[in-house]
Amino acid sequence: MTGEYEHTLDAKGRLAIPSRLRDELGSVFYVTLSMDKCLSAYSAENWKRFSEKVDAMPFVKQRKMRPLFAFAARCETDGQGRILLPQNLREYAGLDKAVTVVGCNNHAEIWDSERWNEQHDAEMTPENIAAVMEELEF
Amino acid sequence: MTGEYEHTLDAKGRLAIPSRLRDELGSVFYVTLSMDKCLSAYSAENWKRFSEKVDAMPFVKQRKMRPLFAFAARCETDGQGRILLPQNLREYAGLDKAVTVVGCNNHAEIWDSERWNEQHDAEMTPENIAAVMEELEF
DNA sequence: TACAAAGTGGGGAGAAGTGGGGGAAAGTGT
DNA sequence: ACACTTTCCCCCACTTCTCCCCACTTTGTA
Repeated sequence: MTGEYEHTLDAKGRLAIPSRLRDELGSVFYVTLSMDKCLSAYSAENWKRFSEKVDAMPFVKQRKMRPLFAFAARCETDGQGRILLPQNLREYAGLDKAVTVVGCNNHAEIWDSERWNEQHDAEMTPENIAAVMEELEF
Repeated sequence: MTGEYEHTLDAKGRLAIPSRLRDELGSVFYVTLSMDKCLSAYSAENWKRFSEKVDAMPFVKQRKMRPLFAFAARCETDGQGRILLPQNLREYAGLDKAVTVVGCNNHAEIWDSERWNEQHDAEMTPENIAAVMEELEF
């Protein structure tokens, strides 16, 4: 999944999923909280992979993962390709109206646009890009 | 991929892919940002290799790769062999009208022509070529 | 010179994004 | 158990943008 898409959250808390990401996310997917005060959306397949990974962890470690599951929402797109984001997730990520959806390879992130722009400016410095390329050895 | 091709970005943000590079890039490929304020285009095959590599990384490391994916666009050529470059990518690379596409072995780079000419002048010095050959041990 | 391929430009159909109404379902309190 | 409120989901309408198609110019080639 790739790209950066600015969308709006309507008065009912609905968010349109960018059409470019719909195929990869599927019609049913999972949204949970992530670091950086944003939300992450995983396709059903990747969510399964993730939960199985957690399942294989020792018990004490599993407990630490609890918030990820407690806050996760199973989202289904409506006829217009939108999902309804639960209020607790909206609050966590500080979403009100302007929202940016970001494709991040194996998942999508959902950001308050203002917060994303700050993050974006911090990450997009030439030095950082160079460091990333270096790390990749690509 | 080799060569240097000067093309124009039309009013709709479309860019014709040089015919010499089309075969190697394929009809669907990926464009993302690179250092030096230019864009890089990778064939679908190379992009897949790349994303699988990132997918296998530990979670925290994956996060660092985010900008590459956030700014990447899946491009499909139209009937005329053109792609539509998203606005955020155009902005990043400062593309307006005159654009130079450069073949770089395993990928192609997309530059604002003016910026490319400066880069070009800097890279084409005999000293620099000598330094490159040195590094190659060829 | 004729012809084919490559590059450039623009119009229009259809998809994507946004907003709102109404009815069903669930939750709440009396 | 019932009425009432709230939430959610399906449907329809409107605007904007993307993509497909056609046409023209230029370049290269036989």
